[in-house]
Amino acid sequence: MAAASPFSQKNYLIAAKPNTLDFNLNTATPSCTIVLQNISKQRIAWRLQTNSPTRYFISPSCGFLTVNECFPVTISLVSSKRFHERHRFMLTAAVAGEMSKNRKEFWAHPIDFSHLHCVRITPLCAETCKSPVVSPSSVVSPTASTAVSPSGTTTAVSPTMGGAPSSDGRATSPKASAENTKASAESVDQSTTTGSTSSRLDTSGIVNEIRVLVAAKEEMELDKVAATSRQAKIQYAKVMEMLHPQMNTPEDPVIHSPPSLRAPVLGSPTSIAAALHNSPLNPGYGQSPIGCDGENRTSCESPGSAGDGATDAEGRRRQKTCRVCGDHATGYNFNVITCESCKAFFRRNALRPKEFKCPYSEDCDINSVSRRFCQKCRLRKCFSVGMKKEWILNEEQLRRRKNSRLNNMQNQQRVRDHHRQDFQMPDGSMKSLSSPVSVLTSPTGMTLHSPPSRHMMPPIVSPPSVGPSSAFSLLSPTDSSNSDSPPGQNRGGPLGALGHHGSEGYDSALLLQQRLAASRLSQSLGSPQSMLQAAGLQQAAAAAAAAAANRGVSIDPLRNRVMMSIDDYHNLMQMAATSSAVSPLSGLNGDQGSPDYKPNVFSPPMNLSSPLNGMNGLDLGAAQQSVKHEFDEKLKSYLDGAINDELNGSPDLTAVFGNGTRKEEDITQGDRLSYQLNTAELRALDNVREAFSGMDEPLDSGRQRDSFMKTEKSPTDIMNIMDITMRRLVKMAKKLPAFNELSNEGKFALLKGGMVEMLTVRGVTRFDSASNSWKTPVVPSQYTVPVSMFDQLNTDCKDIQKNRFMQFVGALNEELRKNELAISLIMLIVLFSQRENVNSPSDRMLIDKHNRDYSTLLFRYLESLYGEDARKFQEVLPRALGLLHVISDHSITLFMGTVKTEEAEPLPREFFKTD
DNA sequence: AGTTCACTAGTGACCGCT
DNA sequence: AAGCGGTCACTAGTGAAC
Ligand SMILES: [Zn+2]
Ligand SMILES: [Zn+2]
Repeated sequence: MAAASPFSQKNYLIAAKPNTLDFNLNTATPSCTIVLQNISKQRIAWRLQTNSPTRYFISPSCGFLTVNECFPVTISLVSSKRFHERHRFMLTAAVAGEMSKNRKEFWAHPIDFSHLHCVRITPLCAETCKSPVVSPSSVVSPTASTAVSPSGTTTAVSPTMGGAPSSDGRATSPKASAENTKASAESVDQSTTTGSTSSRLDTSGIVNEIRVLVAAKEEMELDKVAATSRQAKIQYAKVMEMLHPQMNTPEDPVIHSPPSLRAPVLGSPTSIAAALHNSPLNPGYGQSPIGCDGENRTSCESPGSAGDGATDAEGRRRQKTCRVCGDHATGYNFNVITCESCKAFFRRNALRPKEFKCPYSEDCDINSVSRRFCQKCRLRKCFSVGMKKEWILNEEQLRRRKNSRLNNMQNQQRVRDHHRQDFQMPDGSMKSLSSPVSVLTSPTGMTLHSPPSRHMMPPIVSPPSVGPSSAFSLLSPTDSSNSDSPPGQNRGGPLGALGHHGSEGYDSALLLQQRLAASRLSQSLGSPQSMLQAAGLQQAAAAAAAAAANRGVSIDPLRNRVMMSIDDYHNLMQMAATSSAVSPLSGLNGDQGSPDYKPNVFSPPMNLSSPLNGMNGLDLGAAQQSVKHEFDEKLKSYLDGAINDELNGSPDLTAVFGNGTRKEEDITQGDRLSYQLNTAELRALDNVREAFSGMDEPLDSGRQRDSFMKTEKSPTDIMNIMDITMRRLVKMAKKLPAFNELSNEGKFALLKGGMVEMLTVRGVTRFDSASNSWKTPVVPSQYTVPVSMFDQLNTDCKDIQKNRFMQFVGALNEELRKNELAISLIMLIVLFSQRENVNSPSDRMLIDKHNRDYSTLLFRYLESLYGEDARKFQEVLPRALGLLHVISDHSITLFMGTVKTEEAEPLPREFFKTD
């Protein structure tokens, strides 16, 4: 009891023994008794409250105690099933004058906060918490929570319904206090009490923790809190929770609030914030969580368990604490060692567009308890310790993952089904056909063991689905045909029906589309599947088609490629048999594209699914030639891929749109039967997204922003507004590895030639047809540019240009217009278009190549979104791009004579003549 | 004014998948 | 094994109806 202690002894008022409620959950209505003692030198009033007033009877719930007086209080759980580890009890005491007689009244009136004393009492589960050893962050072991948590209902039990036989007729909720005022009649048990504060500090078994709370008025009226004031409920819960970390072990020392906590305005958020921020919530002993701020690592270890000799991984993992909140960590999540909750929190919130607001003072301390109180500071902490939002899977990756899982499930189910059928068939020969492996059996007699090249070996010897041996095990009696029903079954509670499974339907539809496409393809190309169908083995064919559709679901890009190559090979063989054969080696070394290649025309090179119907812009007479061309292309890229794999061991997917090697191969050799994007495609899309990431950044200042903010925008303002986008487009281009492959002259020519077209495309995405105006995220939404701005422009061409623009808007499907990524890809297709001033042959070659790459990527991306319908979008593109050319070609004079040259940014003046 | 109900949002433990 | 997202039980907040 050092004199230096900032805490006055007068604050210690009451003690409870024991400090835990050890409910025996084996009984129907568990009950506990604790003894309260006045350990102050004055008469005190006390009350005992819980955060779950509907589940406990507390008898009595409040009263007075004279100096040193002890008094037993019975706490009954209405039902053992109602126990929850998060139930909390708080014993509050305050100095009461000798005249205070009515305990209800006492707590109803304002109280001298500086004399308020709170003791937290923790419920334990008798079954699981015999030992005082507790987990770092919870007083109740996880098993206890599962053992006692009620299933399927959140309905609170009314005290009047509970019946509580053990409550001896006086049981009440804290609010409805009984009229028993005999507290002062109890005798004092000297043997269990200690009179001094210092001994209290030592006698950890008596007082779990003590804190002087500077609380809101609502907090003072905790009786009402439990049942009435919502706001106070929050405060109450927070106060309760704040105390939580101190309860880690029964040996917790007495902890009090620093004096600074007493000053703030009562009830203001800052008082809570101060408590959160400065309170000694982390006692710094045992395994109690402590933030590891200041350390330049992404993980930290608890001091207590560092040297316990546990050498296994489990032991090591146990040592981890969350870098964000100090709770027990499970491992690395998004680049940082965090707990599960921070992981989930980050995943849910890191990408949210809107910022949280800190209800306190923007400097909340984040620990395992306070982390819930302020999302903003928690998220900031997440970022500050190095969590990476980029590591959260994006849309495509998620879709892919989901599809993959569904496919796998369906695949396995199919395998089970077919094997079940095989068993019923007397004809054993069916077995091999019904196995997914049979897909790989070439109709040309090629067997599994004689693939066209070594390149094919791995996937063939390890097919994606289970082989016969493992498939048999699926027929065990425990195997249920319902075993792959969706995991989101109905739940017992009313909340259970409120699911969020809305997207699953889409996935199923996609799956169906994939299968349809696969079977269509098989028919049109005479694949093994179609032959099977022709043979009347529909089921086997269906399985084969499905398996084909499922290929590429693996995240493994190597397998992706290889699996498709097999089919390609089959298809190629088929094509070769019907059209005049081309030497398989003819395309080996040529990467320049076939002679038929037409730059700047959007035509996905791998238009496989319907080769005769899908040739946009080509007349039927060209179809035959086209098939041949396709054959060349496919064979070439297949062989290139195979050779590359042989040389490199595994595909270097980081090169996709990255260092300029192996782009098209990676993309086009992906899963052409499946609409799912492969890794290379996903990566390429990420690169695109990344390149465009700066386009929408808000504008802080500058002439451009001023122009945007004007209500009446002159042509000069319009030009200045365009300057923003132009500059950002240049930046965007410079982020593209593909762009950087070009010579400086090439770069310049592309930007010069494509700028207006890109601007126009961009303009379309920002164009709101309803209001006939442009809106942009770079400035607040109320600042728009009306389409009528055309009216101020050069009368010679403004109308025709306006019409062209509107035509262009109409030419693009609305769905497409709203798809940021698709628009970005279109802009890249536009950027990588041949321009007059590109003279270098290597530049021209690269431009063609990237144009094809991005065209393919766009198509694949649309396919992944819309399946077969992607064609619909694709079909509108040539016309749209044509319009774009025209718009660009006639735009040079659009601003002529309407702009004050000296006020206009120089960059737009490169593209629009002003005088 | 207080209570109940339906609904929504957020949290965190746990799980399966890759 | 690690690390990801999905799931679900649960808590808490809101607003309408009574
Ligand atoms: Zn955490
Ligand atoms: Zn905060």
